[in-house]
Amino acid sequence: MPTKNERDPVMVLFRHDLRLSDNLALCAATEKNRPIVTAFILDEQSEGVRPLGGARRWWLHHSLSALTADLQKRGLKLVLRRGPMAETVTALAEEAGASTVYWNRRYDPAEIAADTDMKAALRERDLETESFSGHLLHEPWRLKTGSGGPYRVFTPFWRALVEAVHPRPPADRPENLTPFEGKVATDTLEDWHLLPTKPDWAKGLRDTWTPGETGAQRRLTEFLQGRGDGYKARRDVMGEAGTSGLSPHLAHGEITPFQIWQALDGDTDLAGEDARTFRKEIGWREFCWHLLFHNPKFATENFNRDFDAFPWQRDDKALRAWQRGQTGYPVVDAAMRQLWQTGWMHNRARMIVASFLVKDLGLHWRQGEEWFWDTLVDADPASNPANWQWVAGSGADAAPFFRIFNPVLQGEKFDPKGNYVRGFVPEIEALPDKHLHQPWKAPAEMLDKAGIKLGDTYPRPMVDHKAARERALEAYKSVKKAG
DNA sequence: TTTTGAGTTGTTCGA
DNA sequence: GTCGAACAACTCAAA
Repeated sequence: MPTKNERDPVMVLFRHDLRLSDNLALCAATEKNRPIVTAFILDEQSEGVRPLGGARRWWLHHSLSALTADLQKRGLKLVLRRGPMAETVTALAEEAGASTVYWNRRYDPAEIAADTDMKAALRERDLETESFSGHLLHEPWRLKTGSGGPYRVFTPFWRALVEAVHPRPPADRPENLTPFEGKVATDTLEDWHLLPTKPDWAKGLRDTWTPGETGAQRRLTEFLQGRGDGYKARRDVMGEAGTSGLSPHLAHGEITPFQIWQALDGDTDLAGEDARTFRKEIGWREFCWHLLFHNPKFATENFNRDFDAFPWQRDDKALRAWQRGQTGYPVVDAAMRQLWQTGWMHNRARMIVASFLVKDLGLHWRQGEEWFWDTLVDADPASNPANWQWVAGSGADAAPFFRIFNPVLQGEKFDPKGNYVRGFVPEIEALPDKHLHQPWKAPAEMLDKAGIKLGDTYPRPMVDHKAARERALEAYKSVKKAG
């Protein structure tokens, strides 16, 4: 049993909280007035933990690099370790002689289990531990319906949350951190090979994003001062920067919902309905985490078990056409290419391509969920499955099955000037607006003039939407009967 | 326990 | 071009 000493270092873990401000674990460590060991643990080995997708690995590399620099300015080193959470942290604590370990809580079921193990292992060795909030406005186990169960419908969930919870004010960035002067081994970021090499597909990501706390704060400020005006309507226009773009920063904990909440209370361009709508989006994130907490297999199993009988198709060629943005439906292709190029997709576009995969192509929502998991910089274990299931109809509070997005109508409605399609599908940019969303209906001479050869320079539609819609409705009927 | 009101984001058809 | 109704009943949450 180690002897505790007043000067034993305090260890602070970083995981999905790559920030210094509103970091309660770091604040608590500072208050101890003892040397601080900061460590990031990459755990892809604890049971059930889902390895990060490629886009998030890219982001993680740069976010860790930013965090390392921020800590360095305050004299602290970030120790990098890789391995199962409990064993890795226990070993590091011992090497550093730490008698206290603090962390901010995680909410993925497998990560909760890993952290529970870690806590037990540390306490067994007589270390002091404490965990803190930060990732979510509310603890998913706390909010219950009148009859004691978890909420399954968003609106009552949100009402209860808004009424019940006054989010705490965010904590300031701690000053005067006492660095740990001892020596412990650390991996280097390069050791982890988080960046793509062969090929390097990250150029579009580099051009689009600034991972790290500074980038997150800048994005929030820009959004609240100018870009956020008219949010409620503008957020649906795919060719405009009408959304906050905060999702990857939130996913990595470079900013907290508490900080966003407080910023919305201040002087911003987001007023009235705009502000309420944006807060609601934060609420959806909370709701998804709440659902995942109560349904640990949300990412792989139908929330509504009736859908276990659904006759999903298997068609790898069709899946690949969807992934590559070669479906022949311009708005779908623009969206899939935006995802591939920038690691992100506009919210409305996500619904359109999801509806297309699940309903027009009849492929399982899990195949879409997996692709998004790998390609999205904001891939989130709660929101990703919840929203895929929502579109598929198997999820909580799901869209009725007869809501099948028409990719042409959606394009005309939410990309009326064609900025979005032209930005990502340049081979048809010369088409006039009227035919941009359905090139196959354009007269031959117009296609000629625009330099388009259907089936050659741009694909013909891979399915006929009307017929596909009928097939989807039939398939859903068969589930209904079975259920 | 029973009842009642309501439920993110849509599309198509026919007047 | 625009508008309202139908789509198909179902489950949840709260009174």
